[in-house]
Amino acid sequence: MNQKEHMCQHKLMITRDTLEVIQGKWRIPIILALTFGDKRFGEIQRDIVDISPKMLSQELKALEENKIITRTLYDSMPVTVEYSLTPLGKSMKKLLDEILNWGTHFRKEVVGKKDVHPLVG
Amino acid sequence: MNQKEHMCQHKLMITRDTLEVIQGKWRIPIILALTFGDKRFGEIQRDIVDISPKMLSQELKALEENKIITRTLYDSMPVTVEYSLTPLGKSMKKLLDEILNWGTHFRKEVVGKKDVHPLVG
DNA sequence: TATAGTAGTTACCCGTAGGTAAGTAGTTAC
DNA sequence: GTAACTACTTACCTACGGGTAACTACTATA
Repeated sequence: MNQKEHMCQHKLMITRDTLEVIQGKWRIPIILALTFGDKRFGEIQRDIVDISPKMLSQELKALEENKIITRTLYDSMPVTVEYSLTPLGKSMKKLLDEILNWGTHFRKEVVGKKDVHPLVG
Repeated sequence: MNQKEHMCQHKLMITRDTLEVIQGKWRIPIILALTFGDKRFGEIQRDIVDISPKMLSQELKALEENKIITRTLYDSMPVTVEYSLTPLGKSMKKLLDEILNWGTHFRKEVVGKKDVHPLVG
């Protein structure tokens, strides 16, 4: 196997690690929402209007297990819970920026003429 | 809705566009493989060792429909087909780089102690 | 004649991601 | 006492992403 093929194999392996963490419909949106500041369960639900409490709960747990976010319980009344990005979560900022950059570019090139997304329409 | 919430909604919308294109286990790996140069069906299969011909064929079609790659048929004997990135596909370079950057970082922080990925082991 | 290489297609199956709806539990306000 | 807010959990169901295996079709080579 030559140098180029080795490099390709290595990059493919790294890519898989990343994809395992961010895979699925909801994780990137949840992380993105939290880049705007710590948020409570209900706040995230109001940001991501079409996520169900089941999926939100499930994905928050997965992100916590992967050390991307932390869950903090406040003994206020009523009890509130805040989710925030860990340093590892915050380290995804550039990745999120590039997703947004490319998405904007893609929208101009291809999506441009389609209807506005129902989320915003 | 205030300025911040507007921004959050807008970014969430853009993110969805991107995710629709790159979602799934195989698209990013395929695009990554093609950043190393134009490749034939069999070559991609040899790079991504555990993809089935069915999935490869299916995902290549989807990427072509989204204008990320092009398919070129060569009338040689035997017939060969080359897949290459379009300018839009090439514009994903920075995004791929960030996936790799973050994946490397993540591997150091969390995955680090785990076994080496079977793909490379 | 048969084996290997080109590039797929087709049929079948299965697990899980994700959707829907209702329930839990505690507190506050009306 | 009942509605509404906090933050979920649980049960049930379905669609589809993805896996496996076999098959197509054409050419070259031994």
